[in-house]
Amino acid sequence: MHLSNTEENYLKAIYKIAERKNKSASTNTIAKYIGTAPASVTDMLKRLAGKQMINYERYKGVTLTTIGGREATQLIRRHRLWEVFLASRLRFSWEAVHDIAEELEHIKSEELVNRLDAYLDYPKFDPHGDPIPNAQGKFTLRNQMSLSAALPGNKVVLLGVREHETSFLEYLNELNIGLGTEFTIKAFNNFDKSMNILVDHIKETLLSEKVCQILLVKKI
Amino acid sequence: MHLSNTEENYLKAIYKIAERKNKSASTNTIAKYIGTAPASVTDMLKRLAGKQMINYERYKGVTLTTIGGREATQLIRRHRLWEVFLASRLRFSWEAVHDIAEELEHIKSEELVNRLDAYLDYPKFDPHGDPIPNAQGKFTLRNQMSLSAALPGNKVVLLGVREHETSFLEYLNELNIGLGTEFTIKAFNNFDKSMNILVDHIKETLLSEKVCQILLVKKI
DNA sequence: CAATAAATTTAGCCCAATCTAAAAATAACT
DNA sequence: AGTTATTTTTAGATTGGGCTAAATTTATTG
Repeated sequence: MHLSNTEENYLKAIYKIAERKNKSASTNTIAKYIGTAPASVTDMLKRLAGKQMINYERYKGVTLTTIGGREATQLIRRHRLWEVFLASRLRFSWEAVHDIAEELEHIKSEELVNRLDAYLDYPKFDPHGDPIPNAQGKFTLRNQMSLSAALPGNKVVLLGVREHETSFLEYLNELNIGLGTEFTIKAFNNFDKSMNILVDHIKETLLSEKVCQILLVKKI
Repeated sequence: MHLSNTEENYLKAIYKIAERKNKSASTNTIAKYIGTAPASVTDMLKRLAGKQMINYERYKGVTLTTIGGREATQLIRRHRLWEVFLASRLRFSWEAVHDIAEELEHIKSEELVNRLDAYLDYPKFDPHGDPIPNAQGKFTLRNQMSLSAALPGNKVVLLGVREHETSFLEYLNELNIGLGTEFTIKAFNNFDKSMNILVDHIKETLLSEKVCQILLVKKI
């Protein structure tokens, strides 16, 4: 089944919305995510339903069908593999890879993505710590938690970030925080839920509640 | 100036047509090259003229402007660099790289193409032996001639092919002919302009006039 | 050089993907 | 439960890129 770039982007959006909001994606949510008018979304949903990619019923929100879900997963696979290529081979920084990968992910060649995967040595995580589905669509799971769930005294290592916004990643760069960085939690401030942490056993830093929720860590 | 993928393809077509037929490209020639109806070409030419990419006058054929030529050259640069990546890094065969590079060439990022160029070690020729323009749009020239211009007794090495058709490249594969292959011309057959050649000092082969014209060689 | 052929453009239509404005269905509140 | 607010869909228009058929311009040739 041939899908246009736009159709692929809608499937990815529905996948990601359903992933966090769990289960069904509404017209308005999709419109906000994609950045189009709700009316445009309705049109597209009808088209995608016609292609058996989603289950659509007027006014009810949508879910991905089995094949729609597979398409979305493959798109995420392509996106994240290209991100690894850009970061590890072309030395792009983690805040630069997303936008370019948005274009690269639409290149239509099964062979290409599988050869790229082999060339990169079958990476399991992308430069933001997000898991890369394998050719069968299976994600690698691992133990991780939000930094906000850590307690004073804990030592943790950064595994991933839930936010890919350029300005946010640049902010982390300034704090010398990247994947693999180790933290020691010094104190938790109850009034605003911020945390005092020691970055790489050197620099003391204050992280807001919002930032703590975005950072994904593992105890060490 | 933003150009759509389609607009870029028209500029490349005009560039390539003008390159061989020298100077001006006609509506019909472009239509045949792109594979669309002449009426569609006329529409597009008006659009490209509006963007200052071509010099267009009704019924007169078109030429690229300075900026149009630069766009076309950059597109060729991107195409050929991706071909090198696909062949040298992902081990795609020379007949497979063209179609995938047709998609990759439209990824819009100056930074990407320049980093790719550096990563590949600034290659000067693509897997078919075509020259790759540098960031300034300059092509590397080299002494080469059509195999049909070689004379009996000459020893030559294959530098490039003028035809990228998959079936043609597969035909060369069967004959064990690739870039770098050495030939000795044994005989020239005047009645049909075919040639008897010795491939890699081992296998005697007959090449038709058409094939000889496509192969680009250098005396050794 | 007039008639015919070939190339090119115009006119009018279609589809994908978007929009705004208005209508209809669902949800929320007093 | 009835009214209001929100969400979603319909209706109608637009733009890019394409089509066919007809008209027009340029080229060819007897």
